[in-house]
Amino acid sequence: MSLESTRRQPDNATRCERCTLHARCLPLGLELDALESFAAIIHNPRPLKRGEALVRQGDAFESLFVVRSGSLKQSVAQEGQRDQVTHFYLPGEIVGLDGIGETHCYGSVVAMESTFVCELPFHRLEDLAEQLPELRGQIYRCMSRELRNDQRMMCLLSGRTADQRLASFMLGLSERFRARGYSPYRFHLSMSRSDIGSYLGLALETVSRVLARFQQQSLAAVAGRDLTIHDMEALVALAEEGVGRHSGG
Amino acid sequence: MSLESTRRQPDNATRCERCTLHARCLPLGLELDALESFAAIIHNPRPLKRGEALVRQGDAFESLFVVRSGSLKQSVAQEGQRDQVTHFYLPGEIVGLDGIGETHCYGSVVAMESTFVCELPFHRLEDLAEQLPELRGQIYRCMSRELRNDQRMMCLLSGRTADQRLASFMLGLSERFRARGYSPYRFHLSMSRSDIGSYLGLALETVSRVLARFQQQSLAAVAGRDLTIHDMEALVALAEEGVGRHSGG
DNA sequence: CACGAGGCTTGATTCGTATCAAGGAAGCGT
DNA sequence: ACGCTTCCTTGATACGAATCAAGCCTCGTG
Repeated sequence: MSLESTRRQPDNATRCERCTLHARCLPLGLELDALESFAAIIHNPRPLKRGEALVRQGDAFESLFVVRSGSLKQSVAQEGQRDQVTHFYLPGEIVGLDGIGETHCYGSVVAMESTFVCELPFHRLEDLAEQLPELRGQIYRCMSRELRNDQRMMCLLSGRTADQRLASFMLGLSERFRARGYSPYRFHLSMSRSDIGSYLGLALETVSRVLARFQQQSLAAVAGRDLTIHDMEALVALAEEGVGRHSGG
Repeated sequence: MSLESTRRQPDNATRCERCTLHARCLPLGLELDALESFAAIIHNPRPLKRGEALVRQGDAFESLFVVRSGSLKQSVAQEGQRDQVTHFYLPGEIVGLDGIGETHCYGSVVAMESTFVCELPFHRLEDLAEQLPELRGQIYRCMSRELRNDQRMMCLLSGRTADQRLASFMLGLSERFRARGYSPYRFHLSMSRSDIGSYLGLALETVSRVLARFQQQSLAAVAGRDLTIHDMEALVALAEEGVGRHSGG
């Protein structure tokens, strides 16, 4: 019941109509007054430092979060196994959809750089959704989009080579940056090789090797965590190409 | 506009309160009158023969389906690659959640044996959900549960051995059968080795070999598609066990 | 009952990627 | 600037699972 956890300020920070992510965020398509009701339930944007946890595995589930700036990773710790990275979140993306209807959070979510998030207490969101059909639709859409993404990921993890996984990964990021108004050809990877490997089901050494190979083949250039895509078409071809009998080639 | 596609009969077949799946189905927790409104939107249960398609990839998305009896598989066909099985559906489970908010279906869904499904036209379900907060909650819960399942699957596909994947797969089925009142120790696999392999990211030969190994080790017995689990604990241990450096030993 | 087709098993071989190992680069706190 | 730590790269080797191949079983059909 601290002031910290309950305050809500309808200042610039929480005025959605001013937010540059407006077009890609949850309240997409809401009328102006609906948008204001929506903004009113947002807890004050919260800053996170690199490495800081937004939610820890097992925490009580109470809120969804929208990334405002920066980036995060979700990872799950399983019995006797190393953490596995399951999602990377970029600005405008929603953290916590997999916790709805559960009392506790499934995985941990950690900031990979300095990050701001908007907090949406779920019970308030539900109340609001009762009055706003548009908002309900948006929530459904976000969840089913994530279901489809996860399915794509499952296809990627089963039966694609390391090269293809990396190519798909890079193209996926490229597309997400493009959609946010950034260059799809040059961007910064806020995650480590180890995170990428965990996410793609590869050893970090393999990630490193494949990136080096892409560089040799002039598909892309990597300098530390700065990535430049040189041959988008070749990457697409690589990502879609079949392998072996399994692919029906 | 045929009679076939529009008829709805409030007969026994669509009276949810009589359905044995009542306790595990979408309308869980609805009051009796709400349950009747729910039953009223169900299209007449539709029979499917083995191998028959319920939805084809690219079909217009219009409905969710609940499996009433039998079983189905979902698979997605990707450019120049063999179909990949992404889900198996047992009675009480919901087909089509990943199509919500999309105009077209993401994958194909095919019956693996004689199967009945209840059809829920999504726009009618949405209308009804507007009046029934409980139903809204159930839809959210189902979707987020599937999100968590998909994440578990992603963890399985990246970094577990063939033996562990099969063990997890068998345990998962076992649990689902148990929850439906069937024996968790003896059940029939309605899917082929090839389907299992596709689902788990393994070659069908590998599936066959691992099952044979389990039999040698007296973990389980397989006779064609009839499976008997002999040592549940050992399977659980196997499924949870870490492998190599990646697993954090 | 014979036939054919698809599903399943088993063996030999190949190949991709994990693992082990060691050194180098970059970031951080002091 | 220093050393510490974490991250990254690169090489050698091992191993798990895919692939290729052949034969068998099972079931539905004529």
